[in-house]
Amino acid sequence: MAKTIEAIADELGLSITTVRLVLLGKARQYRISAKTEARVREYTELHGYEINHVARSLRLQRSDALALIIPRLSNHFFAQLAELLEIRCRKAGLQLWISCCYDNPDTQQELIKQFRERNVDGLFLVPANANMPALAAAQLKQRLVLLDRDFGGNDYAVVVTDNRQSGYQLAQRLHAFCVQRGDLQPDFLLFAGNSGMPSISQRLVGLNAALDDLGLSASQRREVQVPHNDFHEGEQAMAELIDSGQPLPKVLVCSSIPLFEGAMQALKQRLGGAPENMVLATFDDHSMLDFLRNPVCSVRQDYAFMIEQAFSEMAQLISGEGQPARHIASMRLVPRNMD
DNA sequence: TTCTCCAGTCAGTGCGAGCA
DNA sequence: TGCTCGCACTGACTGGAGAA
Repeated sequence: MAKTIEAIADELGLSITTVRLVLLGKARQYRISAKTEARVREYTELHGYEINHVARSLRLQRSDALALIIPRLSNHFFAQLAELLEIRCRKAGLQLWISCCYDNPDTQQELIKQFRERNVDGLFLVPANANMPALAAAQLKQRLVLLDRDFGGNDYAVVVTDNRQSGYQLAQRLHAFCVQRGDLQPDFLLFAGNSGMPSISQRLVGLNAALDDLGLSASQRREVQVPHNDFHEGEQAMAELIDSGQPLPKVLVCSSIPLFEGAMQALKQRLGGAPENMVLATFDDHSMLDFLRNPVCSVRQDYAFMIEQAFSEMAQLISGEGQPARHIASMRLVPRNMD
């Protein structure tokens, strides 16, 4: 078992302070003799030393740990976000604890409480509903950065994507492609999961605004809403559509990658795959889309921007400098087989 | 017997003080 | 000046003492 500072000091006949200064690399700064420094180093190399983070955070009133609560890791977007944010935190010498709430407000509330009890310095949160930001801010002393979902208000630091604009651009791009290949009256089917979330509702607003501007009639647009953005709901929604005998659309747009994957699974099981001429589209991006033969257009979020802004906001909140700000990342369309 | 209060413990940190 | 030490403090928890 590694020694404590007290044990090292005891056995070397030095004070706790002297040992601590050497271990913190401040021997020169506090004029500890080279001989004493060498003794401490030799001793810890032989017997080991592990800092007690509980005691340290108790005294410093900070834990050098941050927390991130996302809906689920099986969603590629959130998994990617978590990974990059963890790397960014580690680069700054901070530890990031990651938890999933599965969009359950009760679970999210419990996780917020647990992270507060573990004395995290701040929380990155994808809120499960409109009440969560206020609740989390109260528990985490306002050290809160909201990600992906903006329920309004100017009290919190927020980093989101311009979902409305990207929805608009996506619909226009898809329509232009259909017209280009000679399909002048394409019909659209929108699969939307959890449209109560601002990110999803804004995507739908953007998509529908573009379809309005393009003059699509009611018969050219359908919308299927499911409670969540997950694989099974996408699979079930597409299976029901096929089983009901309704015609498949020329253009299928899904509000997230998991929903898209589920829809593709149902098409594969029932029809052997998506019809070759069906134009596919989804929000968020995944490299596996490269392997589809259909025309596919995804919407890639600017991860680098989101991570940097979120981290910078958190650093400001912790240091007590500046006011929380809202940052809006742009999105980029990624067309495949659409030349 | 039950309850409340208070001192001590844990392992660190920051800062002022003391000694040669 | 160079080097080292000691104290106060952090929050949750424990155990002993004394009161009801």
